[in-house]
Amino acid sequence: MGTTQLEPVPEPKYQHLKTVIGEALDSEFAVGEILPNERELAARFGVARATLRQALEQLELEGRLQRRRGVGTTVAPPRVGVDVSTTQHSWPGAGDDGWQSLDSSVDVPPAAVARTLETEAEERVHIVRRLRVSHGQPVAAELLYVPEGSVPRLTAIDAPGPARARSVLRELHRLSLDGQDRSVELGSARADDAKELDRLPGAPVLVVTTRYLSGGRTAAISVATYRADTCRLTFGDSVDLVMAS
Amino acid sequence: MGTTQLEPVPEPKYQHLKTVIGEALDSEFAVGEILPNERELAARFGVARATLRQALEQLELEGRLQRRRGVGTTVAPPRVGVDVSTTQHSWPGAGDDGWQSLDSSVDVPPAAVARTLETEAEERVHIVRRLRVSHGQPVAAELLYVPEGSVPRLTAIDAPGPARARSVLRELHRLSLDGQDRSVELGSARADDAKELDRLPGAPVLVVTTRYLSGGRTAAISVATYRADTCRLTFGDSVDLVMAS
DNA sequence: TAGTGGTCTAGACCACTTT
DNA sequence: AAGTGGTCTAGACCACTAG
Repeated sequence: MGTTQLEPVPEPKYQHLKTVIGEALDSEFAVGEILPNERELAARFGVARATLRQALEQLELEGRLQRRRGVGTTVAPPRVGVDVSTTQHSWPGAGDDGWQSLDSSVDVPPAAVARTLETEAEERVHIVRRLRVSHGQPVAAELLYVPEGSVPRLTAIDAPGPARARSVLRELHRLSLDGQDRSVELGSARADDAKELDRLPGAPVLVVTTRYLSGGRTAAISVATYRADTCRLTFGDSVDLVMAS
Repeated sequence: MGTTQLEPVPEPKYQHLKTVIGEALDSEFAVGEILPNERELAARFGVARATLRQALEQLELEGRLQRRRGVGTTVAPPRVGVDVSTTQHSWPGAGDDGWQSLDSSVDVPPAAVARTLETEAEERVHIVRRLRVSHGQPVAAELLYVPEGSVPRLTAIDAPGPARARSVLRELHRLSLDGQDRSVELGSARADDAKELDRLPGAPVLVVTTRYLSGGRTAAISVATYRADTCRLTFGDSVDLVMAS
C-alpha cells in the first residue's frame, strides 16, 4: 500500500526546496524583489522554518538571495566581478585602485603572518587597514602587514589614522617590487571585518593572501577578505559569466 | 539586580563556542584526532545540539574540522595549496597536471556557458569531465565545454568514455592558445560533483571558471569546482601561509 | 509598534560506518 | 547492533528595521 516511491534515495527536503525556490527565482522574480517572509514560505511549502532556512542559506551562499534582518529576503543581483589579477606589478595603494586607507597601527601580527615575514616572534609590525569599494558598495577589507624593516624611514611618530596609513604605503613604494604571489581560500568574517563589510560575523568570505617580494625577502603581506556572497574574483580580463553551483 | 553584564551586546552563543573550541583545537588536539561526539560536546558546553552544530559548521567551513557521518569529527590538517596559476599558457590536459579525464559526452550546455561560447541556443557541445587529484585525494571536479566548431575533425563516433575525452583534448590542442582568463567564486557542490569529491551535496566549493581564447573567440570554457574545506588556491609561487577566518 | 530575519531549545528519526 | 553525524520539527524569544 501507500504511494509509490519515486526516489529510492529521496534527497533531503531542504535540497529539493532549494531547487524549487531557485527555479522560481529565475522565472517569477525580478532582481531586488522581496520574497514572502520565512514563516509564510515555510507554511506554503509545508516544512518547518528551520528547514526552509537551510535552503535559503545555500541560495544566499550562492549569491542568489540577500537576507537582511528586520527587512526581508530579496533577490540578489548577479555577483560583481572584482579584479584581483596579480599581473599588475605594483605595490598596494599605487595609483587609484578601488582601495581607500582607513588607518594604521603598530602591533604584533598573527603567528602565521610573522612566520612568512620572517620577523621575530612578538615583533611588532605596521598594520594598515584598507577598504575596497566597488560600485558604491564595500567589497573587501584588508589588513596589510609591513615589517618596520621594510619602511626604515618611518620611525616617525605620526598619529594613527588615514594619514599614517598613507605614509606607510608611500615608504613601501620606495622599495623595488620583485614579484608577488597570491592565494585564495574560504573563510568566515571576523567581527571587525564583518562590520566594515556590512555583514554579520561569520559570514562567508574569500580570503586573498598576497605576499610582496623585494630583495629576496617578503616585504609585506596583505590579507584581504572579500564578501563571498556578492563578489566574483577575476584574474586577467574579466570573465563575463555567472557560474555558481 | 543580578549578575553584571560583561558584554553590553553579548555575542551569539555559537560564535563564542566557535572561539572556545577553536582555541582548544590549537592547544589540546593533534591533527587527525577525534573530538567527543556532538551530543557529548553539547552537554559539556550546556547548549542544544543545534547550537553546537552551528559552531562546528563554521569551523569546518574554515577547514579546521572534518566531519564524517557514522565516523565522527576530526581535526583537519592544514589546507592543501593547489596551483591554479593562469600564467602557464597551455591548454587543459597538456602535460601531466594533476588532472585525469573521466569521460566525454555531447550535450546542451547551461545557458550562461552557451552565452559566452557564442553558440546557438540549444546547440550541443562536447562536455569533458575531469577529476583533479592531489596528495591522493580528489580536490576538484571539472566540466570542460568545447563547441564542436573548436574540434572540427572530431565528428567521429567514439564511444563515450575516457578515450573519447582524451580525443577531445587532443583535438583542442591543435588550436593556438591566445590567452585565458579566470574567475573564482563561492558555490555549493551539485550532487554529481559532490559524489566525485566525496562530500555531501551542497558542500561549499570554490568555482574556478576559465575561458580559453583562440582566434578571437572563446574556444572552450572550464568550470572547475574545488573543495573549499580542504583547498587553498594558489597563483604564482605558492604562498606558505595558513590564513582563514 | 509591527514585522522581519537571527538565535536557541529539546526532542525525534534517518543514513551511514564500524564492530 | 551500536554509535556517529545529518535532517527535521514546533515552538520560543531576541535584534533589528521601518512606518
